[in-house]
Amino acid sequence: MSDVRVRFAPSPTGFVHIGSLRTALYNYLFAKKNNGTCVLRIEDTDQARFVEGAIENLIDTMEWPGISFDESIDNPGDYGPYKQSKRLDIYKKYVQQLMDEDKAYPCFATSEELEKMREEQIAAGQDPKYDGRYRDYPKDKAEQRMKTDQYVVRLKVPQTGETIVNDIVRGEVVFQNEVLDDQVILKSDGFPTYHLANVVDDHLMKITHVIRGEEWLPSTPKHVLLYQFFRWDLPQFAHLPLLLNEDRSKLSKRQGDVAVEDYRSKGFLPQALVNFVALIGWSPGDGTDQEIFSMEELIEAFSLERVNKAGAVFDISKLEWMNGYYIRTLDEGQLVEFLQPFLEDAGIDTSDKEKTAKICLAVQKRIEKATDVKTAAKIFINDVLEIDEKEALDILKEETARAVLETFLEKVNTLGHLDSDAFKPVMKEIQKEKGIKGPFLWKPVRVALTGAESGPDLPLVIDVFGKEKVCSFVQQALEKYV
RNA sequence: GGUCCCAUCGUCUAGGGGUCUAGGACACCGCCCUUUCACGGCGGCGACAGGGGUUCAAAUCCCCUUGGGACUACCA
Repeated sequence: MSDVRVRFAPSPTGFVHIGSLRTALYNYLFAKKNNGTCVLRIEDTDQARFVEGAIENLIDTMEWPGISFDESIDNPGDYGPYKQSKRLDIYKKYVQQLMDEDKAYPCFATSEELEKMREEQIAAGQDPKYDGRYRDYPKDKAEQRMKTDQYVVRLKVPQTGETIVNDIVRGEVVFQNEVLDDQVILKSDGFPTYHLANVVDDHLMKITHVIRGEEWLPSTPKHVLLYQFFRWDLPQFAHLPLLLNEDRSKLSKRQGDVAVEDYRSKGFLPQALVNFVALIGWSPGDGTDQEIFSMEELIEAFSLERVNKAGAVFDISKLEWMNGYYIRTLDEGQLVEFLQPFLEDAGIDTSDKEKTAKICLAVQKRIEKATDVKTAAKIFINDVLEIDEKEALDILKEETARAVLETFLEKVNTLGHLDSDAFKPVMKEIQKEKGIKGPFLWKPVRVALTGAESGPDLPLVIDVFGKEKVCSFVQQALEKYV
């Protein structure tokens, strides 16, 4: 084991954002690549946002694509607890230290008071900012009020000088201290804010690399200040580019699915999602054009230096292509296992294992996600032939269509059993006898059986249908549409 | 508004001074394979935001402009 330690530190607010998945993945890949340790820490310092069952869901959702943690609530290491709400005493101790050293101070302003202050600043054309009203409040007075009044603790940010953030992805980023707020580090309910908790925990948990979303970059100087106040070594920072909506705003719920759970329930394969998400904001370089990566290959190829700076649009159509690609690589057993629940959801009886497998094979090359079976497999549950598409109807209107279908019906009726092996010779015979071939021969049969001009490979369809249904449908086509 | 980040085909990206008439993938279009439908194969369309520098030479380095984004809570 090298001493690389990284952490994925989500707040359990209900569902796992696809951007969180990528952050977790990059942390995981970086840890594995460097023989390091990947820690899962739950950032639940906001009581107002507590969601029942969120932590369990989070762990389950991360396991699904194969992201595992070396240390977590379930699997504690030497640096627990791994849940911030269980570390309150730790934070208090460090807040006290900061106050003792005059690097933090209590602030008795109420939320209403601050809100009013902000409004006045805006009205006066100023930039809203905490005005430091309790920054130099007399210590003895403050200590008295702390016994009775509600207060928060604020960081005493230096009013001059600059704070430099060194970032693996972005290089050196300089912030003037004067623009930094006196950040609240301890809330009036006794819980720390993210800023304090993540610094204390990262230090105590010996985190060497902080890999997180770019939205944290603006608050990083406050974190750096905290490290300096505590006289702790800084971790390395790597701020990842954001995942974007189509309109290039931060990927949000409003514009489509953002939860990993959504993609799971829509029938995306975990390996496809991992592969796709890895390639948003990172590429292997080295002149390779490789786009398909297993988790092992990603680990091998990954490096933070090759993470992109610019935000990236989450392009679902490419994800769908990639998922379709992975579906096509599944063997029969894997395919059936994957598709079966979705077939059931679509109202298809899967009790006949053999038939279910045939349906799966028939649709395999035609779907990009498992929920596509709903339309792709529709033809297998219809008992009555219905044709809506004009293109399909036109095919049955071809001069030769009637002859094809009538002959087909005659020949099939003489057969004891119809399957794909018996089907092909029948078509061959019709071709020879009637001199009709190609699309003119096959398409009328396709339309008669499936009601559409495109669908699964016909022999595969016939394997699923069997003689009786085939004859019934051709009969119906002749009666209703030819 | 302020602070910070970013900028190559519609999208994801390769490119880190000359090998770029800018490569790949998705999407789209066409052709081929296929006695059907797909899959697949081949090809086409399509970008260095603009302007200044630096340099013999810039997509690549610097500056400005423009554009986009994030942050600006007792949320993370």
